[in-house]
Amino acid sequence: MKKRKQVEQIASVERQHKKKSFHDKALELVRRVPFGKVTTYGAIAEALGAKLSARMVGYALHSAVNTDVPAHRVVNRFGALTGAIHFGHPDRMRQLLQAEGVSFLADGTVDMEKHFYAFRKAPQTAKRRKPLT
DNA sequence: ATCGTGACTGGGA
DNA sequence: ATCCCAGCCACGA
Repeated sequence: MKKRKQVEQIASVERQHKKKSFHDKALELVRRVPFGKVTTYGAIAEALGAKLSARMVGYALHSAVNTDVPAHRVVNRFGALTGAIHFGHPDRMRQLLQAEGVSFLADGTVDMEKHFYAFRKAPQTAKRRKPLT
């Protein structure tokens, strides 16, 4: 559906006009994730006040490899290393985490119970979905 | 300039 | 339970 795309584009332009780069802010937050801890795309997006932009966070990190940003500490909400494919070798990301003492579960995901790092931003429990029906 | 899509996520059907 | 959709931002074609 094109309408959806158009709406997104318009929103994007407006955001850029009034705010600073979401991209840069996201990377800044990632830098705050402590050694041995991991966070999620959604957590970062939420901390930035745009919890629906989780996807964008990953995109931002894409251009952050080979920088001081610890991109390997960002996993998806389940603790899966979805960004591993961007680390050259499929196991690279996991190795980086293990080198920091991060433990994994049997299914290969990060043990979020132990290592999840939450940002100070208060969690918003308000619903964001449209009412519908 | 427009259009599609992505390292996501939660809610609806 | 599974599958689909909508919403955010940035960037390449």
